[in-house]
Amino acid sequence: MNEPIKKKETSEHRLIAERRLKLAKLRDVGAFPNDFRRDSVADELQSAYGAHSTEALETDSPSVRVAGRMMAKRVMGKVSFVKVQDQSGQIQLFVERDRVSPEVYQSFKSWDVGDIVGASGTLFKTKTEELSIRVDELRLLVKSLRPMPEKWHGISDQEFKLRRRYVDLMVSEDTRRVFTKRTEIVRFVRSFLDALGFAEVETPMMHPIPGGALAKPFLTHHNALDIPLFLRVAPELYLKRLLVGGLERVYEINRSFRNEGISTHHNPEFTMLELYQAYATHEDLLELTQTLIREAARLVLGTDQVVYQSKSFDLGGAFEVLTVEEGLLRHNSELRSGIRDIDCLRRICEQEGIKCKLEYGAGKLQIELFERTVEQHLMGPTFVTQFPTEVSPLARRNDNDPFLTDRFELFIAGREIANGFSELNDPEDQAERFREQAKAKALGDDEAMYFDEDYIRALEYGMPPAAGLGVGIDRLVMFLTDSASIRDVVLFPHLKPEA
RNA sequence: GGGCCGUUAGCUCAAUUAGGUAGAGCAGUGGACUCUUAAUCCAUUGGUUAUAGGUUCGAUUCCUAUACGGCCCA
Repeated sequence: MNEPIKKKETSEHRLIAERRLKLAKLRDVGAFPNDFRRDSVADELQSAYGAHSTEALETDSPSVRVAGRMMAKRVMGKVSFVKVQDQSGQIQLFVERDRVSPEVYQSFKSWDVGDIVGASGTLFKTKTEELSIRVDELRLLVKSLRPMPEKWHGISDQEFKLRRRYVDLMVSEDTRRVFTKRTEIVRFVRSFLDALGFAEVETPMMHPIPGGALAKPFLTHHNALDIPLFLRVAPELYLKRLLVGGLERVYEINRSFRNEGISTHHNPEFTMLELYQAYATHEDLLELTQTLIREAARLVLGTDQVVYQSKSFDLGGAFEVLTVEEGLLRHNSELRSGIRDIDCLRRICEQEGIKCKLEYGAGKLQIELFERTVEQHLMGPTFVTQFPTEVSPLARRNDNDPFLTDRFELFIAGREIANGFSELNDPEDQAERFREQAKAKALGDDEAMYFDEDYIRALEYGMPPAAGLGVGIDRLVMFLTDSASIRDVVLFPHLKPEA
């Protein structure tokens, strides 16, 4: 109680204090009641009765009970108009002093925008033909102590929206729409995969050995066992253990964690779909990915013509397919002399200002150069295929060309959305690849993988030939909701602590 | 990590080429009003101008540093 109060809090205190006083008076009669029951929500009333004529409603005069937050309050003297908002939408209350009783009306006049109320009455239409409730009973259910944002302009401060998402959701239809769509997209992905016979599973988020992606993990500690644990960077290695166990079609939609920077398309925790299908190849999953994304767009937007950040994208036709080396040649003509030649690659990389470590092989150099010179041009949906083995330690080698793996990534608007490949199920090749990774880690690459002995042991029991796919759900939602930043599609994105 | 921009009342924004005691709308408070739609009308409260320094007779304004956010680049 003796803590120093911040200046912001002090100046705000005046407005809150007024409301606290109002709340104190309410406490005598019960301040936070939970005995009001509603039988209707705003949106359903609007669609059921919005088109009824004034006369039809007059003979019918349906009686309804609603509850929600007061978003507008217009007192005209002995009659008032109130906009009540529930999760579905808004409906207007018409409050007459002599109908609800002068005592209730007097009290109502002291309520604030932002308070949560319950009302019952009969439906009718006002002079301006707006569907409204002629209120018989009006109750204050929750006293709000903090003032709402300005009603016309809303919140413009981006930081405020993110730090107080609950307020953003109250006042911003756009924000609500984005997260409603996110829910629809995730629901669609589940039903799409369920219909194909995939089983949704949950695998550990805390890993004794992090694996499944080239990324820096978060480290935590288990007290009772006194062991370090890593937050997972990907569920991949556990899902493939399930293939070994005989679960032939599995998927997981949940969080992974990467201890890297925060930007408009990186949040330290993010949602990924990963799925694995036995007796399938990367080509099967390329088809599946294309269908999944096209159908998601059709469901959520009602069209396969998507506009993202003022650019048009056609998801209706077959997506473009381009190999890594084709892409490199398209944007680096000097590579013709030696696209797998280390010296040639290194020279061009350095011209591009890429820092090349001594241990980088041709594959790693190719990908560095690809990221720098090609990715930004991949606007329309494009599958990039044939990734170097060096940067794909979990993917199956191409049968004709061991330099390459049977792998693809999907790029839309210059950003990676999905990543899939035929799975490496040769335990000896996998062990060798882990050894390469461990070597890189020893040389200081903190994104390199660990050697996971249990995973090798699992493969030694025999994993069926299979293909796997990962889809960045946040990035997919960004694309389908025309959101510029990942922060716009994550309810509570990570920010630096408040000053 | 580097560059640029922003931070003024609870919220949205002003503050005049070049420094002169910070204003408005909404919200709040008091009053009028029985069909409003950002209701209207009258009156009114509310500020350590992000933080810490510096220059100056005087700083929201100029300079430096810090914090948080945004955009671009790596």
